[in-house]
Amino acid sequence: MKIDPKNPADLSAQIAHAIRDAIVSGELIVDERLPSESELAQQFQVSRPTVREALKRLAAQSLIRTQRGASGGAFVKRLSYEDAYTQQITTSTLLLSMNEVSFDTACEARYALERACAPLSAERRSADHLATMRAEIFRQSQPGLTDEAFCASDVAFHRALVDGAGNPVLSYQLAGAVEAMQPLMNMITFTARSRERIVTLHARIADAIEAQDGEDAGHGLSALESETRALAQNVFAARALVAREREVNSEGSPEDRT
Amino acid sequence: MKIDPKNPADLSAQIAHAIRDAIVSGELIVDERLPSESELAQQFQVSRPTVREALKRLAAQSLIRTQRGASGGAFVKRLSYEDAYTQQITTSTLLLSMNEVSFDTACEARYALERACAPLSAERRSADHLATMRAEIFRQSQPGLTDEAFCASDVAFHRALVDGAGNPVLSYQLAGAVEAMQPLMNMITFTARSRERIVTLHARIADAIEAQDGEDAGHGLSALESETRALAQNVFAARALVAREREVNSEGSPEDRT
DNA sequence: AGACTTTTAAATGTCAGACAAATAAAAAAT
DNA sequence: ATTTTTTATTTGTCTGACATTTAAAAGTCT
Repeated sequence: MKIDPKNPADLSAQIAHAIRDAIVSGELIVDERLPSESELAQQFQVSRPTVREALKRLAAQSLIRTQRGASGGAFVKRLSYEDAYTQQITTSTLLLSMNEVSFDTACEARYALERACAPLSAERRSADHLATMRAEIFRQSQPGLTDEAFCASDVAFHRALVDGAGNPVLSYQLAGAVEAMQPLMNMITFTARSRERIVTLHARIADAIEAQDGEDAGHGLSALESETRALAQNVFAARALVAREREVNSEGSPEDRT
Repeated sequence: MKIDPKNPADLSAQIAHAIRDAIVSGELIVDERLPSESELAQQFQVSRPTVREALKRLAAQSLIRTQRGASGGAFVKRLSYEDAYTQQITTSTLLLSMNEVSFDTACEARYALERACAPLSAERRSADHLATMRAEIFRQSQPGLTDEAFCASDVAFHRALVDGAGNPVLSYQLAGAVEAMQPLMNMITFTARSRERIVTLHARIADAIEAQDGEDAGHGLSALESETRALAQNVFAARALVAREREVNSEGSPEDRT
């Protein structure tokens, strides 16, 4: 892990890369202590601030944790499921918000993945997961709920469904897909009528999970996907219409800027 | 984005968090230039190295890119699919390697997700995807292939299957699940007989995809999952036996140490 | 005037040395 | 033997400086 060509640009990136490789290759194991910053600086023949920048890069990826004081230092960190969740969610959220991913594409991916969980969840769900799903359905049927709260409850419902599969790797993978959709979902205004339909489908899915009927749960998810996509299409179509009208109106009175 | 309590520890982390929030909330948009390091230092009332460490954290997450020279600086980066892939893969790989995730759990998650892609892939796969799958099957049937090369080809086959769904979000999500399994798969020694069975199943899956029969492709994947898990079980059982024998043998001659 | 070259300024990348703060181990005192 | 004090180590931060890159401004020549 002593690779360091004499290209004097991106030194900190190179050092971070070298250490990262040592970690992923197993050369450095969990909870092992890295050399101190001064030692690393000597080893790589760079200054301490440069080493520090490299370490910060690794800390940002939850690859190491640092501890102050005597016998402190940088330690290889065990990547917890929680850290992995949050990383996955931010990456997915940014990917969707920055790359003009269509609502349909994201929606399709999300429901395809969820359908993959349905049979497992139907088989293994605990009473706790079922209770959570029922509670969220109840919350969603309350009148006076804001659109945001409705979406948050929707996410909670689907997370319970996914967690019911009892496979942490699956939960981790799905966390990104489900949560990253929330900003997109928040753009939708839910009418009372559409909420009712969604709640009905949620109840159907919960029933299927309770009855351990994975196939029916899958069908419920498919129906929910269609419902969601149709709903989004209407909302976006209406919004595009409004935008076009505004454009036409502003044609004769160009007074607005940025 | 000017939150900065007077807790003088983790300043760089706090600043990184503040800027990150500004990005994910849309306050800073893609390709927008951040203030220069000196300006940020003034704004947050810290020194430039502290700001730099914060920026390195963000760069490690592919949230910003930096450019030297006049009119250079830090810019909000559009998170590309490629960057997202690599992040996803490293996170998944570390999660699996550091958390004693059982082979079965990882395998189950992977095939559940792949089955989710099968119907979409059957519907939309291009000739290119089919050709890749066939080519990898051919490579896998070549004698004299190392176990590592066999695994790599296996990954390529499954990636083609996933990419066939034509949904980049799905491909991104699956990349981690498929590639992160590779180190685990590399622990397996494939006998000629087991390779033959795997190739046969691959061919069956490719046939189903070509015939646009998503259901049959799903069944093929399920069969492949069973095959893989049985194979792994045998390998691990044999390995455990060897380890136990070695332990017994070393009981009378304790001469080995790390 | 227009095209090319040179200069300049702004920004990041790196370095050096220093001090503050936290923390655990060693030393000292009770 | 236990508690307290000291000490050494290590990270976190600051100040100031120089090197390097790069685009724009200034200057020069045709």
